[in-house]
Amino acid sequence: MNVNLTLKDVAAAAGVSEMTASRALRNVTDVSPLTRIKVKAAATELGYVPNRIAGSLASQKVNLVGVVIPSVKSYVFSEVLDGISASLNPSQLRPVFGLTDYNLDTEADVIREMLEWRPSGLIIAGLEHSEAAKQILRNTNTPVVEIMDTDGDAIDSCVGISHYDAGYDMALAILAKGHKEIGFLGTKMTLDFRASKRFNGFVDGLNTQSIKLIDQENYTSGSTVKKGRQSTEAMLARNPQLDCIYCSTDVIAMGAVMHCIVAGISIPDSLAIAGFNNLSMTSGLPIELATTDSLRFDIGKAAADLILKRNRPGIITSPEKIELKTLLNIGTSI
Amino acid sequence: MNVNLTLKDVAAAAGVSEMTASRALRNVTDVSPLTRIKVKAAATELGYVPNRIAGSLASQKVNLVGVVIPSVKSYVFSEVLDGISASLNPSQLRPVFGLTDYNLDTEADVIREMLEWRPSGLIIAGLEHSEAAKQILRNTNTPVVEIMDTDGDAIDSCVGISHYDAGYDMALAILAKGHKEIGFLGTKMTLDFRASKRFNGFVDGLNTQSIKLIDQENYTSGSTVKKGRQSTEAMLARNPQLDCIYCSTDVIAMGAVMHCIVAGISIPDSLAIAGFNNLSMTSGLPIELATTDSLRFDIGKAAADLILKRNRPGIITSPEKIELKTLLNIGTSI
DNA sequence: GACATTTCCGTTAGCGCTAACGGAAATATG
DNA sequence: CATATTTCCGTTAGCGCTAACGGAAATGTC
Repeated sequence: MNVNLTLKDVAAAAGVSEMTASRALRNVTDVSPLTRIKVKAAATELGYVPNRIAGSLASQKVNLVGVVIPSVKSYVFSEVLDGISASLNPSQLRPVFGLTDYNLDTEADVIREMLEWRPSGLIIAGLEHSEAAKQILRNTNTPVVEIMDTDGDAIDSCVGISHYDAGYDMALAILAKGHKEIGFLGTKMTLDFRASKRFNGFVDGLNTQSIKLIDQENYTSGSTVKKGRQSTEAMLARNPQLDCIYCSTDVIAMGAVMHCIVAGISIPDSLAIAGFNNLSMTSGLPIELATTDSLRFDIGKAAADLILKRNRPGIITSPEKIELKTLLNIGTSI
Repeated sequence: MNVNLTLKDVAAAAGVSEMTASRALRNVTDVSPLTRIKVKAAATELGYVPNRIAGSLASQKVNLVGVVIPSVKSYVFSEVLDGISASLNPSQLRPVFGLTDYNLDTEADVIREMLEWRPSGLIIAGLEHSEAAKQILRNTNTPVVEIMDTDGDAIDSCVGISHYDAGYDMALAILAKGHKEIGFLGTKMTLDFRASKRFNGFVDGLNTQSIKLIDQENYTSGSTVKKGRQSTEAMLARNPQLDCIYCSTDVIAMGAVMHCIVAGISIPDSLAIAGFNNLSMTSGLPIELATTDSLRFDIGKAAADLILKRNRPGIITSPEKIELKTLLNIGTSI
């Protein structure tokens, strides 16, 4: 019941050497079944908690995978984390999260701090980083997987979807439904590179039929339902002729739908609405929202799988770029 | 640009001893300004990344705070994490998250693994743990703060709200509005101890006016808007006379509101709806949802502050129990 | 029974860093 | 100028654990 127990104490209690105790507790070979039982009994009896700091230093192995994401509030990354957990759970590796708050300088700090722990891998959201961060990432021999996005150059490996294509394809789907007076609702692009790529794809998609955006609003703060509702109201006030709004995320689209419900605007007859991500929170809406599934779980899982592959002893793998194909769900809202 | 750089390389490049290099990089005293600059220049020139594993072992200090929560998908814990980050960011300590998936055995494993890293503190959601987990927690000398909930006995320190009171107070507020035919919608209690306490408080609150619950539904899976909508529909079909539904979380309440919108049921005249948590996602609804603010940010911040206080050198603090007072917002939905 | 092989355990050394101490040089003090 | 004080840096010794090696005892082989 003492607190600062070391392996030495366990070894002494079991009447073996430290090394044997170490082997017994780690389920490593070269220990007789009987001895192993004795050592484990002594360990639980004493309440021994191994010191991984020491163990990692000695073995030069750290069973952690750093995961660097912008935020846990966006309803987007939780499923990425789920995918990562699903892949890593059966292994020895454990994810450790770091938050950047959509700030590239913070991101560089987080990456630096994570690498100081010499993790077995690093998973980072996005392809855009500060020069300082890129420098660090290029110099490390930790496997790095950039996720979410494939529109750009990866430092090492990469798993994601093409956000440009997602925007482009949604534009075509909206055009196919005959909408022509189209608005866009999204964040300030400097903050969210992927939203910006979707926007560019969307504009290019509309351009295939020479359609131009009627209106566009870029709010600065985070995406909330309320913001979506307010912005929709404002945009419709400015441009009553609008017959479709493409929202950069389902959270905003949800707000747009809310406004329509309150204002008695019928969807999609009077106004079509489309979002992005395929968030579960929209599943309760009266209409089925047109959206693009961003395959967050799959991305997380594939990224973690890559880290696992890289860590298999004796196997040397080269950088991979995995682009998952997005699924566009037309729903009933456009 | 080499990869496996150690302090020795930096020291050699700067022409000083390892110890001086260590002091220079850590911004510790006993280094002349000139030497410090030389060492730092050498470090950046080489691209040196300190090895925290070794540093932590030598200094017997680990600048991590373990945070053990059930899930990041519930929309509840993201703000707790925000509060923790807000408190820890200015300090040297960094949060590390572990997920239990509402499973006490998983929780015990996560706690054990976290303690193996000898963190500066541990923040754990909830007061209910497996015997194994409690055993480990009682034997550690790492400061432990249990959060969210104050209805019960803490192992060490504790920051939270009374979920029993939250349920009780909401019952009184609902009764005050004249509702009498009341239903409850929530998770299987065995999974969510806090929801269970709210339920008990609610029932006791209703009992002050001898009102009994008409109906009650406990779904097994996680809380989603869709589930709330479906369950509300089902419950109203069973009991058309219902004039109020208390939902164990705003996510479910949101689904209840959705059903009312679709079915043309006016809130609160035909049906009153109340939730819990005060999630931002409800802010876009046509009505203002009656809910109890669960003070998630404040709880996270206060918990991290306690860890910081415990880690101030030379200061010995004793366990504290901090019960924050919940804020009930009547809104316009009851 | 002589040898090879396997099983099991201990000894040595070191992972990369920092606490603690000590000491030389520089500066202050009377 | 002698002494006390401060500034700055190096040396020594570990933190708690595990890789690598070696060797004794047990088992197998013909």
